[in-house]
Amino acid sequence: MPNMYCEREKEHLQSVQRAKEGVLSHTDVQKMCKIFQVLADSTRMKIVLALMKGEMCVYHLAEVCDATVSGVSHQLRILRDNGIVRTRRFGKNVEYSIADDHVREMVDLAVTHLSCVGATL
Amino acid sequence: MPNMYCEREKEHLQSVQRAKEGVLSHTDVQKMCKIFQVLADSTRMKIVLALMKGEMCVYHLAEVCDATVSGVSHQLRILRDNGIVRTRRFGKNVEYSIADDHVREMVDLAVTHLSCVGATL
DNA sequence: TGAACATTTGAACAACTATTCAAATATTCA
DNA sequence: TGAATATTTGAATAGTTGTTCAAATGTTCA
Repeated sequence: MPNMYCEREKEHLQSVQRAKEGVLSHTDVQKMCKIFQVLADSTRMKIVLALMKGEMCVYHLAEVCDATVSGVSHQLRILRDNGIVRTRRFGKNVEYSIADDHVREMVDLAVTHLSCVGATL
Repeated sequence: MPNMYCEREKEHLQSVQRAKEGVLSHTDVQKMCKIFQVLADSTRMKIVLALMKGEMCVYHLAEVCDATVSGVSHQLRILRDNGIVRTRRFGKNVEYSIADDHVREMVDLAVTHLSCVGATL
């Protein structure tokens, strides 16, 4: 059902064709979204920002993020399940750290974006 | 209420201090999250991926994204309100395009991330 | 102006998600 | 082993959000 009335049909068809050629499968798109979804919560973002400064246990993360230990633990599981953070037992504590450098880059880009357009948003 | 029993208290305190020094305000963190939130939906991601190939109207976007025109329009409003896409009237049509290069970079990074670790997630 | 096309909007519903509290599981050490 | 510390888990709830359908708004052109 092509839109026969769209005035820019010809110009669009090129874009449409390129878009359809390079199109990712629906599941691939969902996997991409997952990365953003995981970073789309402020508690999780605070956790990631904190861990970018160094390894920490749940208790200290809760302190930095101004959240409950339980809440932080729940969010850490999501970060862990999605390969964003890594865990390491050290005695009674569990040490959390950033697992993936792409995440650092994305967060840094978001900070840049914020300082560029943040004032106007 | 410092955790007096955490065995790595001293090491953590450095991380905690750095984290607290560079800490963003809660509203700034929320603004950062907003960017990720906007890209965290598969319909919106498909729209952005399509527009990265060229300008298009709502109808063609709906075709490429395999969604309804109304649904795409709703999501375009969110992208527009968050400075991700730009609009331009052209006769009866409204042409949408990517407004912000940071978004391109972030999406590209996510694609890279997907091809690196996507298989294992 | 009115008919046809193109896009947006609003309301309603269903699905998802973050948070909280209480309870369970690990780990260490006396 | 049992007490103390540290973290995780499950269930419940409240808030958010994407989709759908119908109706409204814009735009062009005869």
